[in-house]
Amino acid sequence: MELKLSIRLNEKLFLRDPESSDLGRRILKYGIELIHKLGFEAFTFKKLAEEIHTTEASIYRYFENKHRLLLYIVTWYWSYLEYQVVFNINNLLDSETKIRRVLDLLTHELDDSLGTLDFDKKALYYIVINESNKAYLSKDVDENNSVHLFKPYKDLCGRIAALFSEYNNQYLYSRSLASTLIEAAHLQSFFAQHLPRLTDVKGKDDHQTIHSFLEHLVFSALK
Amino acid sequence: MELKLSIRLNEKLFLRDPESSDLGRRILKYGIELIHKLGFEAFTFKKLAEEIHTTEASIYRYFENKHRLLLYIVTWYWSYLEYQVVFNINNLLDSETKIRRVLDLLTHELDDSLGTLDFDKKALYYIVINESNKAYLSKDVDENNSVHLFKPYKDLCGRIAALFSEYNNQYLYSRSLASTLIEAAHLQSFFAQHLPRLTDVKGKDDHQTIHSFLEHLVFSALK
DNA sequence: TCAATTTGATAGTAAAACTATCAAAAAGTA
DNA sequence: TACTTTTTGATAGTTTTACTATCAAATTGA
Repeated sequence: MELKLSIRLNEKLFLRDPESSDLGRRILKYGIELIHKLGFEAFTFKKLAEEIHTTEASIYRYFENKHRLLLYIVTWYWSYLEYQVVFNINNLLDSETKIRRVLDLLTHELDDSLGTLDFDKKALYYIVINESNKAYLSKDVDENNSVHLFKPYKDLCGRIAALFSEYNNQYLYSRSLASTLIEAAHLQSFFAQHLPRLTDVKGKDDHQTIHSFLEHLVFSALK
Repeated sequence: MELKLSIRLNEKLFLRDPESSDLGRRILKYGIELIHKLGFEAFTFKKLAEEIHTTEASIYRYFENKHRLLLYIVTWYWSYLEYQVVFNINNLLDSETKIRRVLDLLTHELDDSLGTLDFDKKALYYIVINESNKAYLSKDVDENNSVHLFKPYKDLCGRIAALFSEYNNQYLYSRSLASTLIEAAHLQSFFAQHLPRLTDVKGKDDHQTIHSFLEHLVFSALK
């Protein structure tokens, strides 16, 4: 079985749908690689244009600016992750098992067993860890929010929060716990790699410790 | 009793010590206000220069670039917060009480009862919440780290982690819990203000709910 | 009061972040 | 196939950002 998964994102994210053309898809694919390589601050449309043998102007036809491209990429990630959550907990009966499954998903890079992802998963995971906060920590968060650009993130968070409430419907902070969990999963990985004194995780690939830490945190809080 | 508190920061943070001159202090004071007002991305040295009736070139004599200025500001905050932690838990005997005291400090804007702060505390708190992540989420994190620019953050985190270990020396994730806690305190406040579906906190001034959430989280994990 | 340091004023450069125009190429349609 | 629309490439241009350099004036400091 070979599936090509396509996620339809909010049209406000782009000027022209990047999934609709070859150039658009190259912008996404090599945009991910180049942001990974240079970091978001040093990344420019001009450099990307050179990389994919097109022009700056052509890229601007797809995305208003590089911040929108970043938002597109992380939004795609959130949407895909929500899909993975739904798929992975489907048919599971026990709340605890479901939560553990979600923790697996949060602490590992994307699995594409469900379809073909034609871009670098490691690079995407790097972007989520290193740059995703910048997608909402900006002055235009309210404006972006008003046109629903963060809906996928909220949906993901809402779904995880719902699992917490299912596990313990007395717990008062399901949403806060869900968002804290998502962010902590990424941040602990970043700290392990760059600022090790801020964490007990032992290296960037120590998914196990992150998982154990978060698992203990969540189930302690919910019990 | 009137004290003027001065915190000596790593010299690599600046080209010329901003605490050593009137112009330097104005750069800090109005820099904080302007970053608060415009957001870090839209903030420039040119705009700051106009604001304080000096020139761009003069500001560049103090700070290599605006990123360094941001790093200076948040580093100052971390240092001051660590000082507040030490001061506030001094003479307390009970670990649990100490931890609660730290939670108070983390969820409220700075208290200057111990000295005079000649800048806008609310603006500084805004910067910490909205921009502080950008101080380390950058490509030069390793380079900055190698010259100890994040030491104050690590020290703060280490001190909080030590309290956790003191409370329960069997707990395996004191450092991770400490960094998660610091970040969550800020992020929950941001979400309450801008993306309310991501939190159970009810508004930007709902320090009480953030406190309760974190308190429950920490003591559940440590018990 | 002389010397050293700091600041202001001005000017300039390179790159980033766009926008505009028009012809060539490609795609869609009849 | 031929024609029409859409997309892309090539080029050029503007404004802003992020700096650096120079030199005289002002301030400070011994």
